[in-house]
Amino acid sequence: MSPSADLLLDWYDRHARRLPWRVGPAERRAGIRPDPYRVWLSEVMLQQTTVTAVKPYFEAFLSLWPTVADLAAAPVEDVMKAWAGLGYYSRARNLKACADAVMRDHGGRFPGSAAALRDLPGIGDYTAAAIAAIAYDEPAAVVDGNVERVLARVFKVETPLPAAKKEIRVLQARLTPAKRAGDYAQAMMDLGATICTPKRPACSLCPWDQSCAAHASGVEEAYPRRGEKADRPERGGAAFVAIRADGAILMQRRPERGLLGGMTEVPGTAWSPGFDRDRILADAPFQADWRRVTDPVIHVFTHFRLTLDIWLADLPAAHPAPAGSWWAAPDDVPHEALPSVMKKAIEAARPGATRKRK
DNA sequence: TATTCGTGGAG
DNA sequence: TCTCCAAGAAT
Repeated sequence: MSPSADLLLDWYDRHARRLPWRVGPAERRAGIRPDPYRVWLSEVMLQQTTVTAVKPYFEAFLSLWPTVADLAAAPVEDVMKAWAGLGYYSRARNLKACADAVMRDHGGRFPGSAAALRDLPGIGDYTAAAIAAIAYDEPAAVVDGNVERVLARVFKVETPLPAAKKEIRVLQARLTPAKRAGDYAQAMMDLGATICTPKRPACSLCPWDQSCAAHASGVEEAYPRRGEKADRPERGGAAFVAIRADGAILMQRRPERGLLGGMTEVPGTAWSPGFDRDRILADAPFQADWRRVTDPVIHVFTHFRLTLDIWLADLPAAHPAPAGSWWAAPDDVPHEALPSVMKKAIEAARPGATRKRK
């Protein structure tokens, strides 16, 4: 028996997750349409990011910038600050660029088709299809990690990812219903997130259990096939936390492109594979009584593991900031665009410095 | 097609 | 402690 969209939609009507950015199946039947701005904002935040992590950021962004016009009017620095901690920071820059483009090229309204959405910054194949399906009920083939996993299992796709993507897109296009395309897309994601999970899928609760080839053979977890993952190399570096007598901390901005692009950091060395822990004081931003914090900060990025030595110096209140850097006052530190690794570095030198207090 | 992009939680 | 990985996009 082949999987049917109707069976999945019936399941979704009963088990849809309630999410802050979602218009549920009952509301949709009542004619309520989601705001494309909210759909877009949530979809970009959800790229490679868990629902749990996204929720507070989604609420904060909506509170700061209720409409795409509000977001377009904001300085990109404010957007980076609000995004700090969520990761993949080019998303924040593209988010702002996309809002600008919507205002400038589309009269303040998001384009009404997946094809047109696809041309906007930060919107790829998946996000374009997801917005078109969810916001406009366009029967676009939505293929994300959930869909890949579900369909690879249902059809026992032997091609390993990511090569199997094309094949899976064809399957998804064939399955996507002409009506309720938005509910269908969200149903697939709920199925993948709550039933057809990577480990120990709850097949007994699955609406497609009778049509799943992997389940029939009891080999669900063997799909989707994947190529072998690259190992994570080690890199080392040093960060210099300069603290002025009034508690201010010296900061600078990272280059726009590349890792943590455009985010705030404390001065430091490059992060390199052959880092020499004991010959780095020449890289300090200025001469001072630098002393090394006992334990380095360990931080794991997607493609390498970083061991970061933390060096600390106390400076007189009058100490000038080197060109391109600034002193962040204690009350401002928690509001800087600090990525998590930098929060860890500062916390290692001065516990509590990055926590918001009143 | 293969890399480069974060982060934190689960098992 | 370690591995995996979560609604991918850009280059």
